[in-house]
Amino acid sequence: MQNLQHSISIKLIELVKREYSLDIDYETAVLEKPKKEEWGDLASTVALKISSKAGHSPADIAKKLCFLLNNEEFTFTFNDVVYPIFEKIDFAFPGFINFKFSVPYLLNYALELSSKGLNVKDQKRPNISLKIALEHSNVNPNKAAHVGHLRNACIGQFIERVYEKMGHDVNVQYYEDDLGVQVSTSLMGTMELKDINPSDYEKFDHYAWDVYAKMESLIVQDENLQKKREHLMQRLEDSKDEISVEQSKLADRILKDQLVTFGKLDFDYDVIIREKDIVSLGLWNRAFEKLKTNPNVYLATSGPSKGCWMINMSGDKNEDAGSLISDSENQEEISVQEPLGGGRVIEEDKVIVRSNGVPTYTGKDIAYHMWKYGLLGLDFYYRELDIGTQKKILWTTSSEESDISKDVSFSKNDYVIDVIDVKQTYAIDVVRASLSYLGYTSEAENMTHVNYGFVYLSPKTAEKMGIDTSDGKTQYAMSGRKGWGIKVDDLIEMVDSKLRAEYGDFKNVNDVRNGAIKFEMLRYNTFQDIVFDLDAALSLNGFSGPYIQYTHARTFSILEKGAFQEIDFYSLPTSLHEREVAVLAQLAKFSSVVLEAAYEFAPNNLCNYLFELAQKYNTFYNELPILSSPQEEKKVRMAITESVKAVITEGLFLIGITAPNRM
RNA sequence: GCCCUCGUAGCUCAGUGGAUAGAGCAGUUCCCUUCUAAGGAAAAGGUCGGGGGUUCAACUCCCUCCGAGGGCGCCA
Repeated sequence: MQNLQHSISIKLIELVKREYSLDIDYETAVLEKPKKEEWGDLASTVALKISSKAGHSPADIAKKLCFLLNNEEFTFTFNDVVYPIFEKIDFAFPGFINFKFSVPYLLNYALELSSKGLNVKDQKRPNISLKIALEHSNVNPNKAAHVGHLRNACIGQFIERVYEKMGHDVNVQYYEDDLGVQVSTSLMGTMELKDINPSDYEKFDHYAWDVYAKMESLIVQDENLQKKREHLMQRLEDSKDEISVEQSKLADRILKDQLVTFGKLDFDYDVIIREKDIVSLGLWNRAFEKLKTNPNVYLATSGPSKGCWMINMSGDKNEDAGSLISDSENQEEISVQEPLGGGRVIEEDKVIVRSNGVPTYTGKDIAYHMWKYGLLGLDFYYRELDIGTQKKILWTTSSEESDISKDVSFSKNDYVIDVIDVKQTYAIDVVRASLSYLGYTSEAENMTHVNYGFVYLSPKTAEKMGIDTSDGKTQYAMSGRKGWGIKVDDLIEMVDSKLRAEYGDFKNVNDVRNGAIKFEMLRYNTFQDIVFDLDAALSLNGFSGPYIQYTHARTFSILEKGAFQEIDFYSLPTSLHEREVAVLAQLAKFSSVVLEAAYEFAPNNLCNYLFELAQKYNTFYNELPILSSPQEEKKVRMAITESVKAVITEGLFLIGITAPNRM
């Protein structure tokens, strides 16, 4: 499919050059999908684009190019017989060139999809298998996952699966932020709040959810508690400190429960990266040594950030960026410099080390990213973490030398993808800027921030969660600190009970529930904020996962009743019913949709595609008999059914959803 | 103050310079003695926030105004 489109574009460039002596770029000749299927399967607007330069009307050019294209041999071979690829290539006013696939081509394509599966190659990096570090989920180990985290995980899993499909080696990293303010608050809460008890909760992470919100509300209004927390936070940095050991146990317990939740929804991870290990194994120090000597990193000697190590983010980049000054005896002199440009507004710059000497999250994130690319010359120790929640082997970083594993490493990646919400764009930019300051420009470029939009609650849903909605806002932000949000476990519970209420207790309820939840998370434009409404999320009809799953179950049921038979291409009817053609044409788009969704990090494109496919199949199904139709028609209809089943199964898999045979 | 995103049918959203702007939900009317009705069909629903501009062609690009949300923490 991709190769075909490519060769047509090349041919168009050639013809335009020959007929009109014009050199056009590839972009001008690239084919698009016509808006309406009756116009064709592919279209070119090249005539419209070149008409003024060529000095002819678009219609004349289109007519001429059509004539020439019709004289070209666009064919494929099946069982040693040559067939035309196109049924027709014609022009349409004001100057479109429309290509319509032939029946044999469409059927052959559909048959290949069901027999061989989807075949997509990464055309941007042909024949290269990249090692990709994909960071997603990253729930802080101090609370249960909520629907915001869920959107993150769903997008992450799509990227994992689609990039694996394109032939890359993706390792999924779950970053555990087990240092800093949030976990300190939670640790204090478990020690001080005697009225909240784990035994009152089904899951420990739910207990932690309440503890965190309660403790935060107390700290906000009490300076002594704030000081206490800061002291605690400093002690956590030393992994040998008994309080730090205690905190690690707490984080482990919460992490385990989070993984149980994600396990229910079939999310898999390769490694848990613990922030604490970044510090205790010296990764942070190694990174800081490099940063300190860089002209864009400085110790603030005045202003509100006095005593902090800052990184230049004001746009006024220092020219010496990239020169690595190592082992310099003058290190102190170089590093303790005045902010660049004298009167620059240093408030725009980013603190990477607090005045008390504790690095910020962003600081450690720089070290983490340098490690991802193998730029620190250091690696973690790893040990297996088997808690029975996933299919892949799960590793966790470790500081214990006894956990050294020679066989496994998640460092030295070629490419880095971070699924992190849009609000953290600035922090990610700091990491990227740091890499380029240090001279790692290609690493900075190979780092992609998939910045998905925030998940808000609709007023109705917010009210249900006990949030005060008297201010009449159109959306309400979830907040761990305030304890506002819909926990993933609770959402699962709600969808399960709705399914059971409507359809009884059936075998594949987990598949359908996951389909409903994941599809809901992925059906919107990734970069846009979504306003989550419980009633809409619980919908099992229309543009939803279960609708597509249901269509799949329907194909299974038909295939079960009538055996699939070889199609004799010689005896194919010259034209098929329009409902059959509509399904076949939709099937033919599969690989290009998948590729586009992958490059744009846009799983919603795939959601739309699968929904349309299911719609077209259902229309076909309702209008035409399959099992009771005459022999030759039956063969074609069974082949279509077989192919739809294969494409739905594979397409749903890419968005993390299973396709049960019965519903 | 500086920067970013959004505004399309009653609601939730597609539509990445091209042809008559499309779905789902809600509401109306039909279709199960026939392959899974979690389905299908039909009708209805629009000043693409307002105003300028660029272009053969603008929902799409640029400017401006109005409205909504977000970022610029020694939070992450």
